[in-house]
Amino acid sequence: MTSTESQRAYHHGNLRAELLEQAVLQLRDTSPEQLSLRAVARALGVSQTAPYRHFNDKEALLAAIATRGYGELLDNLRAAMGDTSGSAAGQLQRLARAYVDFASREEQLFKLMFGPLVQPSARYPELRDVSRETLLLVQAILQHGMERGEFAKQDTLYLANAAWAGIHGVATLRIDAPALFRKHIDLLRQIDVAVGTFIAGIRPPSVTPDGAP
Amino acid sequence: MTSTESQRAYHHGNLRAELLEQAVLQLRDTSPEQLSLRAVARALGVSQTAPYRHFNDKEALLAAIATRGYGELLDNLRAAMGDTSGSAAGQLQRLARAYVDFASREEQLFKLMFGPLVQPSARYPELRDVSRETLLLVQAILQHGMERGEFAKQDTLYLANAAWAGIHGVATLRIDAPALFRKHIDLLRQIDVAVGTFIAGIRPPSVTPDGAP
DNA sequence: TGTACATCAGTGAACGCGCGTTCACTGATGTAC
DNA sequence: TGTACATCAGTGAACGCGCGTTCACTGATGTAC
Repeated sequence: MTSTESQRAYHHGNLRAELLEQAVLQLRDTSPEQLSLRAVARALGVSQTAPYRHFNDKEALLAAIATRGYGELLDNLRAAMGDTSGSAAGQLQRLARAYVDFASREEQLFKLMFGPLVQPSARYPELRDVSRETLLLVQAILQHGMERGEFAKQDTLYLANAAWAGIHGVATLRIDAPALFRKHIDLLRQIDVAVGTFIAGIRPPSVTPDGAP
Repeated sequence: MTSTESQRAYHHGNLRAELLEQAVLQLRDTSPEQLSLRAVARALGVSQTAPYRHFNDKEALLAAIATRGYGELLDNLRAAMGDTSGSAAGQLQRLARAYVDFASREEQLFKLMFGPLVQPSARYPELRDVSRETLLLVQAILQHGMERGEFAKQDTLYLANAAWAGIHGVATLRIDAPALFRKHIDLLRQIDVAVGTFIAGIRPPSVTPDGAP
């Protein structure tokens, strides 16, 4: 009994899930700020107060959406990384592509996740946990690369932040400064340049040690 | 006849400038989305329709603010860079610090400048020009470094974008993911690591050429 | 220097809007016996 | 298998809110002669 159509019954049965789905859908052409509870309910053919059976308030709905968004993002990132047998550099490259790709596909959702509307806090522990994992993923790659001798050993946290910032920056600028960043730019190449430069910057001295003190 | 106090006269004389100033002030604790024309007018002790003598609509005011913001940012960046006699690496380092510093001091203004509310477009040519200069500044530094032999010669545009993305990423994450990015992080050190890694990644082979093809 | 008049830069009342949220309600469902 | 009743998940009317913007207006200023 899949419900492709909007329901007719008084008891809808699946409203919570459909509210989330519809909200994500509306985030395609609406910013998180102007996403309206009423509009979501309307689109589902349900009274405007029905959502309040499932969410305390608008913020709670937004938090649920953001949590879901992080889940999706993490799934994408993990799938892109593959298993740990490959090179760390390749993993980072693929993670970056998946990250930017997600941000491009779901601009507004991405903005919600990293925006001020719902801050991952004690109030939404699930959201906090899942958002933290993004950074951990990047850290893991770097750690992995250091253990393999692929990267020089350095402070993982600061390095992971730097890598993440580079990737996040590409994703954000593409959205927020399209006039400057989208014109004449091949996105994939841009990602590769950014990540490639980063990786080149943390290569160990390796076979050709230079004489620096 | 400086006007430290709000005016009393019917003809205010300086309203346009004061509207901008007050708006920027309100952006200290208000997001651009919820910045209200009425509130700005109220704070200036002026009727809520007075702003319409000076701006066509809210968007025009926001565009003017954003333009002003870019002007400030550029001033800061240029001042930080100093003259062109120093090393390009040092210039980039200082530019990054000034950039992140500006974003930290004026979070909401920064968001407005890079947000979707006012896109630098044909509609606001002045805004478009001044926003373009940010990228040009980064490009100039890289170009300078390449000419000095400090950096390996590469595609300046993609490289400048990568550098800019890294810097912009640090600035944005600090604002947007404070729980992950602000805790236990020394911001200055974080900037230095990010920029330092980038610079290390574009160093020319120099005195110790490796045998790569 | 004085006067007539155009223009500029304010005022204040009013409009319509969509929103989040509350409230008392009611129809449908599940459970105990 | 049937009935009584609690609970769950909806409804629809209504609230107050602040907003952007319009309108006809008016007081102040600048200019021509």
